[in-house]
Amino acid sequence: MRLLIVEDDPLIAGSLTQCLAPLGNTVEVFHRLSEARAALAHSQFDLVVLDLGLPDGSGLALLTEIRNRGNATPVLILTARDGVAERVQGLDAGADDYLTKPFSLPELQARVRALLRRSQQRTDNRLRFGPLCFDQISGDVTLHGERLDLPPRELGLMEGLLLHAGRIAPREQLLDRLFGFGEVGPNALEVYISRLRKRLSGSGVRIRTLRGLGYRLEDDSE
Amino acid sequence: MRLLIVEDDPLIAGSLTQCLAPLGNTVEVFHRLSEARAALAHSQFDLVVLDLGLPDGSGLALLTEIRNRGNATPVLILTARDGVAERVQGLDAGADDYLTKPFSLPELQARVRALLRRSQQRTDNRLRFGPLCFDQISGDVTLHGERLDLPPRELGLMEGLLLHAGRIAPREQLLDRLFGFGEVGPNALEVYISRLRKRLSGSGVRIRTLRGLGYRLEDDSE
DNA sequence: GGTAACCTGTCATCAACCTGTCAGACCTCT
DNA sequence: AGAGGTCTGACAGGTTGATGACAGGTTACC
Repeated sequence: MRLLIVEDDPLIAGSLTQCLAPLGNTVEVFHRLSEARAALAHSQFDLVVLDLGLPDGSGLALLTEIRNRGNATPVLILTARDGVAERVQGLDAGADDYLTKPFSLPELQARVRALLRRSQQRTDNRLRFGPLCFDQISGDVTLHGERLDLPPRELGLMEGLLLHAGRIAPREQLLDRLFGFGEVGPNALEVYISRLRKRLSGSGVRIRTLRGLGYRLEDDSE
Repeated sequence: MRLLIVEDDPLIAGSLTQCLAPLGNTVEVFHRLSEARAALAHSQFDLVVLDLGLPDGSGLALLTEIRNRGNATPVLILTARDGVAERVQGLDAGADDYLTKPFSLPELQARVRALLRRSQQRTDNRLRFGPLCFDQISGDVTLHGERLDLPPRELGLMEGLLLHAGRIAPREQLLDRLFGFGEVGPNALEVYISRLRKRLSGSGVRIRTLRGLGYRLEDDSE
């Protein structure tokens, strides 16, 4: 397995490496967010151990970024502060597990093993974007943890958008997905976009129109 | 629960059915490998009881087949010969448990229950949702501690809903569970949903319709 | 063996919801 | 300002689901 550790304290980084390498893993350590970002953009890891408090920003931002790109690599968060809010925030952002410092190395090992095992068995069936989560097996869509009961067409559209989360979902592709070769009026897609927007309003996520191209899921702030 | 029994001896098949059906299970019996193969390809079961010595081949072949397809349905093997080699071979092929003939019916029941429980990652034999509780051993359903005497079909439906408590119980799956391959009118399921709703009215639990998808148990407040 | 109670599945009718169209308002780029 | 593209509320039709009533069958208990 190939592990990425993002941790600025050299002492902690060292013991993490010594603790995780013996399990047959290849471990790469980065001390800054920017380095880790570059690494994650260029290559594939089986697991990321991510410290939240880094010199050049919060690990949460990086986590959100990679999840919005559709990257489902398991992420274990390390945080110095113990607090429910912090942990909820991390898990909501797409972390798979967390550990507060100080932690015992055997416990870290156990959690890493569990995450690797889990991620290998079930290729993550969930599509996420910000507070949105779509379970491709059950067909459930949740927004901030609350279920959205979407009728079939809206569900199909939501999936189409999430498959391109953070990138453009081309108009043609969405039309194909929703209506196949069925003859349908020229603005049926817009109607369903409108319906989804209504459901998402005030949620922190919105659907941006890219004129002539398609649609894109975005953070409300962008 | 929906069980598949593959057993060529009609006598044994009969007692298996009588022993496993009473708890609200739907039991389908096939006497030949080819029939069972077709059934497994076409639909979903919660457990398979598989005799190894069948007229048109060994059950081991079927077991290997379905495991190679990634089907993880629990399988309990029945074998007339008692031998370590046989049993190892079966377990290696992906069986979850085995029993050598002759066997006691209560033991079979217990093993079946254990397998079903394990496959659903539960630790006891009860399914719960809010004030609802279903005891899979006795077949009792209680609501706020009071016993509900449900007729078999309603019991089967209740179990089907409870197995997915809080999540969608897909329509197709409920139909399979209740009626198996039996021909039944197109709205029989709705009739039983309606009957259960009547019993649950005012209890704090309700059955929600997910149009085109299935049904879901919910708190009344949702 | 007979009877009553009950379970089961079908049907007809009614209600709820999803779907796609349209029209007019709105936006954005030229 | 104009044109093409987009948005959205309203609406009608169709599909799916809900429910009460009923008939046939089964079970249990005299």
